[in-house]
Amino acid sequence: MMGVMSSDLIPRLWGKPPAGRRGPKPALSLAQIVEAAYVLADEHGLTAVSMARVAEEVGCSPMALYRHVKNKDELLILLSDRLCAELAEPSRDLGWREGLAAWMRAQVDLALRKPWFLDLPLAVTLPGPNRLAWIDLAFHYLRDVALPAEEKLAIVGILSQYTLGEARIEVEAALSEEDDPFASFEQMLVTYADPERFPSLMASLATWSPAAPGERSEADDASAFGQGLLLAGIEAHIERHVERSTPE
Amino acid sequence: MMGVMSSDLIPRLWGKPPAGRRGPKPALSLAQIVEAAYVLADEHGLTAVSMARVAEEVGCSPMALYRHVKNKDELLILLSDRLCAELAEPSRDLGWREGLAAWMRAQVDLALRKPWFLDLPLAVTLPGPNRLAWIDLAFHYLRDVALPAEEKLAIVGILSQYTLGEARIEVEAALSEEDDPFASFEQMLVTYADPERFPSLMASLATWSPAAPGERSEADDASAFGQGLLLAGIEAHIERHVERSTPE
DNA sequence: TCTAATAGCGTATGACGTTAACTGTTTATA
DNA sequence: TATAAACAGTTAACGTCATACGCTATTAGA
Repeated sequence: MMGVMSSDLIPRLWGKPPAGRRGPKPALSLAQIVEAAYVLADEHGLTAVSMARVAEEVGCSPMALYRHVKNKDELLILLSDRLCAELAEPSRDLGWREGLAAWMRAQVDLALRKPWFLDLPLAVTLPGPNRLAWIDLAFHYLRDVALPAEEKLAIVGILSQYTLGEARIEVEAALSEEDDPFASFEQMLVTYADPERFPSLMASLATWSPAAPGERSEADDASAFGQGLLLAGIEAHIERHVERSTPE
Repeated sequence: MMGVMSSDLIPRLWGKPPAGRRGPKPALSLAQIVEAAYVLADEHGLTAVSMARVAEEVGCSPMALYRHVKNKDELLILLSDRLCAELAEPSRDLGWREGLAAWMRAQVDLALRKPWFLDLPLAVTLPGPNRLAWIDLAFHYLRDVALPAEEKLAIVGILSQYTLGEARIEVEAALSEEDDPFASFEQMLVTYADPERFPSLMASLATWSPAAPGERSEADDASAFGQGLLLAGIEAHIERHVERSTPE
């Protein structure tokens, strides 16, 4: 459900020591628990991540987990950040455009490697250390771009969000093994959709000539297409901004 | 979990008659069931949508639902499409740019009105009739734009995806009642983050001067900012395409 | 040493999605 | 008209889930 956050989530995300004095020494560590969850998700999907299973994996009773984590939701948030550690960092010697393209690509690749990534409840706000390091990398690529921090952050957010959608599409395509998602979309349309109900769509599709096999149009690789759109928009914005701040 | 689709999903989405002959006449209809689920989600959130609750709402035993729906997942897909009927359609007399902007805005507004929208498992592929009508509207706005159908579809997909992320941010902001999400982000950073671990981010933030109260920078309304980026990118692409197809 | 805080465990509860076997109803066909 | 197939909905049960509550054992400060 909609994520309600505990006030202790942030310290936990950042691995702050609980600073407790009295009482027995903890046999479990939060890192252990998150790691067990990670292994379970990795091997059997996110559905396998239940409190009981994690507890079994880590060798304790289910309820012991609640000493280290408020909720299952919280565990999943920690798991999300843990997963960000698996992102394959591209070379840092790239211009902002190539850098960000690689940065986006790496996220899609992670989703392809670990499809359960997309099943996670996506916490937009409150990045943990690993996700923040990833954001930092984006800022690294943007280091020579003259934009205020807020705009950079907004850009990173947009790219991230776009990437998530792109990843969804690619993972779904990889799972369904369809050759051409566009063709199957059109197939569904002509079979079920009443042309009078979707006139604009039908009109546009009427002018569509099926590509010869092997021939790929520009939009076929939706990834490159979407990236191009976004990066072009960003570039235009940068230029506009430079013009504005140096008016002669 | 990752959506596996029944082969009967599509007919059900499109309300095809089951064409069964023998047997008693159904007392339940699929539309009834989906409507009950819709009401439940609307009044008590998506967690309230359980097979048992829906059954109770509709006045039958839980298992009866499985005559009309393969899974709960399938019910949620139908529910998603049902929700798309609630989108507030903007005026059709708009150019592609203003039209698409309003089109995106309407989606964010829906998410704000019905926050459980974002809790739905988002089926990227296989739009139902209501969602398809919404896509048709986007194509309507793009009617005078000279792009192939596939590229238009890719654009619509990108905008849709971006909108989803934007909606997430706005809903989260509305729920948390924070004045400035950027400020709280920065707050979290200075409190917990080690500057040496996130050098680029910190460097960029160092140059950031807090806006005076009341003063709004361009990126503060991330919605307008992101939309601007995307639409600028699309415009650039259109111009490039026109140049390419009419080379003199 | 006493005491209070803590770590982990055992038990229990209610809700969940879904399987399987059934009861009754309608209609096509023999 | 009789019969059997196809269908709608029910009942009961299973396994799993997250988690509330109370308990015991352990430790550090007083």
